[in-house]
Amino acid sequence: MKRHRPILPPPSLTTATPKPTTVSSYYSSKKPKRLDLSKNPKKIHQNPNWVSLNLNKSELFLPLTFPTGQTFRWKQTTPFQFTGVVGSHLISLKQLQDSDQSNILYCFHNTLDSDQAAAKAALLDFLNMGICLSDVWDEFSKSDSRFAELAVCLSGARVLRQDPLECLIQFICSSNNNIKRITQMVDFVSRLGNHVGVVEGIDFYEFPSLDRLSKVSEDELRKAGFGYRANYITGTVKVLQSKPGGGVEWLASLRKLDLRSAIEALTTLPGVGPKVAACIALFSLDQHHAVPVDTHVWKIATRYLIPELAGARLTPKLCSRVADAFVEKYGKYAGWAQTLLFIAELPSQKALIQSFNNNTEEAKNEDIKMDI
DNA sequence: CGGTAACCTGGGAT
DNA sequence: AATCCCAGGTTAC
Repeated sequence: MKRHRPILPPPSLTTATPKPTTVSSYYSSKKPKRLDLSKNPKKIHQNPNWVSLNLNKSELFLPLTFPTGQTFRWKQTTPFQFTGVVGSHLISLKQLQDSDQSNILYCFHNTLDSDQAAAKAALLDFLNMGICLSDVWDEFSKSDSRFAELAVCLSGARVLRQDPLECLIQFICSSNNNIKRITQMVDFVSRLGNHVGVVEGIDFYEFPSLDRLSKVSEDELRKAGFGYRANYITGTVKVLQSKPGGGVEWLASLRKLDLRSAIEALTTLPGVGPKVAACIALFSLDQHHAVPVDTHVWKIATRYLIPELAGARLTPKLCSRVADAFVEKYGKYAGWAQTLLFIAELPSQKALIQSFNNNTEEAKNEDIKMDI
């Protein structure tokens, strides 16, 4: 009965190292190991060229954007700094706490001078800066006083615009799973991609191409601890590869569809049900009113939106009913509202909201004792 | 067609 | 210690 279960060993690189097939790999020269950090690690670590993004924290607050479950690829590299990879660019973002304006800085770790402009454009696209978060939230706050309250202490919780393939694979891993293990699984997949650098001792990788993913067997994934999701990954990769024009192009084409069609298309992939499809649609396909309904959102909905369903079990049908209720209340950016409300449900944030409320209460009424 | 049990895994509660 | 339950669900029956 005992099955040895190694804890996510490094991916076997016994298969031939992927040759640079894509045009985009600008360093597509001979050696696969492009950054020899053992030689001069300080060059990468010590002189980061930090540049301001000219945003304040109501547009983007890193701690409420990166570690809250929309991506599992970005790492907290110092208390107010997060690091990740956009395309082939290794990027750190840093939030200064004191200044109000211009308090977000970025730096590129591995980007050539000639690519700085393109990298910045890619970063802004990834951060979804085409949408003004404070405008969107002002609208929500007008129609929902509860949202308005939460928005005050949780400002800057932004929805990212991720690469669709990357998002898809991550959220297949997320199904019926916990954050810690999802992160380990995503790390395993990431290690299949090209290594792009080290920040604060953490290795970073480009997300592997579809072609690279197709070389991983279900068995390897199971041994790495994916459980039944191993089959979902290999199955989905296979289906994507069979698409005319290629899976990446097919995924990109979903950005142009309406939400219903996009969800319908996504759920043809193995391991992608309504919840995961909504996540992919919202976090990578410009479907701003996609509403992922999980147990947290279900609780929110039965408390504030459709109390008559309190106590019922969350079935797929009720799932879409909840999503509809969100769209009815919050409109075309309902998914962005869901994101904040979801974050507010996280145990880690509840404590903060609590203390925030206590503090403001105490400021008003010094003598009120809080007894639980 | 809608409801239910099974599914990998690990951590925490009972 | 053994078992149950849950974690941002999906699938097969």
